[in-house]
Amino acid sequence: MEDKRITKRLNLKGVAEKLGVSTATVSNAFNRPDQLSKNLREKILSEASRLGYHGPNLAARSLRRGRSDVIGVMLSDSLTYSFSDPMANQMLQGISEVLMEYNKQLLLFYEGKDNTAQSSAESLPDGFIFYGSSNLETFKRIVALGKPCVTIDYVQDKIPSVGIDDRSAAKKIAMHAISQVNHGTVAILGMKLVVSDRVCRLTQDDLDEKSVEISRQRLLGYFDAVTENDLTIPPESIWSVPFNTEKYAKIAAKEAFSSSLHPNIILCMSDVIALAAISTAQSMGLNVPKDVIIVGFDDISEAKHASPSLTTVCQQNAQKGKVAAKMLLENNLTNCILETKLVVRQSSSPTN
Amino acid sequence: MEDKRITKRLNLKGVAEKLGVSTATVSNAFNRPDQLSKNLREKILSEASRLGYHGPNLAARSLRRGRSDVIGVMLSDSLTYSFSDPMANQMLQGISEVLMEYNKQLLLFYEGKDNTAQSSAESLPDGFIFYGSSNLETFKRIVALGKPCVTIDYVQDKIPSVGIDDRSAAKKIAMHAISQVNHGTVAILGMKLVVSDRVCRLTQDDLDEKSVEISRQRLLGYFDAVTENDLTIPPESIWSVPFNTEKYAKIAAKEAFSSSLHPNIILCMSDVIALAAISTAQSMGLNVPKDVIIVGFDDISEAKHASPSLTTVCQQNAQKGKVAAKMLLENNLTNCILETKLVVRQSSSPTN
DNA sequence: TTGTATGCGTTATCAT
DNA sequence: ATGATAACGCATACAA
Repeated sequence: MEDKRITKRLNLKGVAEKLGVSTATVSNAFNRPDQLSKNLREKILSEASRLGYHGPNLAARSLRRGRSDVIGVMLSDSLTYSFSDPMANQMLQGISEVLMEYNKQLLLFYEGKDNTAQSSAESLPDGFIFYGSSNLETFKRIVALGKPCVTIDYVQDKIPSVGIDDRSAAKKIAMHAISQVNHGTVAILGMKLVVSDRVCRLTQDDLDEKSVEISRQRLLGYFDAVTENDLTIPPESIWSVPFNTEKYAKIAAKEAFSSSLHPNIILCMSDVIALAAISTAQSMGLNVPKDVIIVGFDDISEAKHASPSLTTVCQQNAQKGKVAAKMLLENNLTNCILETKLVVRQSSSPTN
Repeated sequence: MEDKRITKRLNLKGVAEKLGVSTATVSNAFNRPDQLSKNLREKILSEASRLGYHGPNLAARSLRRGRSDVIGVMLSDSLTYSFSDPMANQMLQGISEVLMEYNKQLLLFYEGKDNTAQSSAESLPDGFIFYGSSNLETFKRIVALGKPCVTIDYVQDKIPSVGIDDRSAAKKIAMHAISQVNHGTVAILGMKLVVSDRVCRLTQDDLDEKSVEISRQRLLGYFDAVTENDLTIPPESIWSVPFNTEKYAKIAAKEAFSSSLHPNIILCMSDVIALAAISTAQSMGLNVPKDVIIVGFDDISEAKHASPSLTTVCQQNAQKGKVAAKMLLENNLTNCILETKLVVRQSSSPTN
């Protein structure tokens, strides 16, 4: 019978008691301004705030309303990796811009060892945005919740998605690169082309694999350009970088430059990879772009500042997040393909 | 009397009914493995999952338990800005690494026009991490909730904080810069030194202002070094950049280089500012470091790749987030000052 | 080991 | 305009 909690946290009921009104009235003050006089409402709000009550408890409120005003974003890798990835950051910028506008909160989810641990939290958000290729099990589990979902850079049947035309963008930049030299010997530094945690070259079997992953689309785009120029790329000229980081990219780049292929065109599936390739080339005594042309994909901010500056494909990454969030919040669930732009800079201009 | 929801979402009770056990047993299967046989538990978990029930509803569970396993992170600016800031990202990397380990979820808060809109959500997290100088009202409101709080790069009485010794780090790099030239004429490109949304120079009054903001500490550190070298910096040689972005930094840098001061040492309070200053100097025909030495603060990844590479202060930013999160989750609330390191690169080495 | 009952804080319905 | 009350889904004390 003792009072366990000396100071029990103030709740809506407590506020109602202290102000001598009913709980319904306080609730209405917060949620339905039209249900009470303006005077009373303002008095309640200011008094409540003075008492230290700043709004209904989220857990209770969303339990009751079946809505939390929280949006979940599922990042396709660990949070730690995602925050280090410029692309993910730009995308999150776009999402958050819209969420701020709509007064929604952002709950971040991630792929982890134990993906059941967070499944409890999956019940909270009113909707989800998936960024990148998610774990299929997790993806299905969340979609099965029946809440609105949008994917970014990840295509799944019946789920609205936001992305770019990776194949044609890849073709575009490859065409440009090939046009810059007389005799092109092409190598590709791709991203996550095969399932492995290590840098590795592809084999013929890998090429035959069908997949809708964006990396595959980019690969097809490169092939389109190569074929159109009567060139070929054997699988040994294609590297798969497991993570979009400088470290892994350098390993791949070093292998490419040390190989007997002597490529003079390196098509990279990300700017991070391309920048690492430039730096690797330079440290091996190669001149970019005179000895080797290197192009990227994404147009991250470093691309412009690098030396030589990087030729790449500009994709409106923040816009992706913005569009996805808007689709979710305005319940306008449809597919959206954003435009890309070829940005020619020094790394592909040997004649200057 | 009609059935409004054709398919009511499955809940714990529903699972219990379908499996022919009590709700308590299902609950125990998820929360207290020791309360039932291993066999039964596994059967319940797998059956539940098969039925599409993947864990207790977060709202209901945290309402009941008074705990959500969600950690709130308050970013000192808009989310959009924070995600564009390399420092904030590194810090978030550190936080998320620990949260993943402890199976916690991350709910992001931000300073916005209407900071009451998210106050409802503030009731959910079990604890908060504040990054950077928060709005004092919001800060106090959250602290008043009585939940564990930790600040990063923000010092407030009685709240445990994680940071660096900004003053001595600033002094260290300033001493180095000054030692590199014969006759130093110093200009400072500071960050948020005064309350303004525009780039502006300081006045004597601004200098007299006391403040614990980290920018002020860095300023004091610069002064320490200047004084020790029998130099002076008039307030007109100090610029305040309102946001840590290239755009604003370039405006300030241009003013600094165009002024009659002709500074040959530029002390920048961030790498973003310093890199913008380098690029501005170069576009104005100045050679860095021969004509002017430029140093930064932070050691973001671009610092190493810039040309010339940037001399700066390396602060373990991810570590800050890691430490703060650990303090929160291990309930080990204390203060922590992390080490910094001077990183000398080309931008301050005119003799090479 | 399992089942029953209560309340967590809120909101919406309904009556006043 | 306001007040009483049931229900949201769950976890725990307690009884069996």
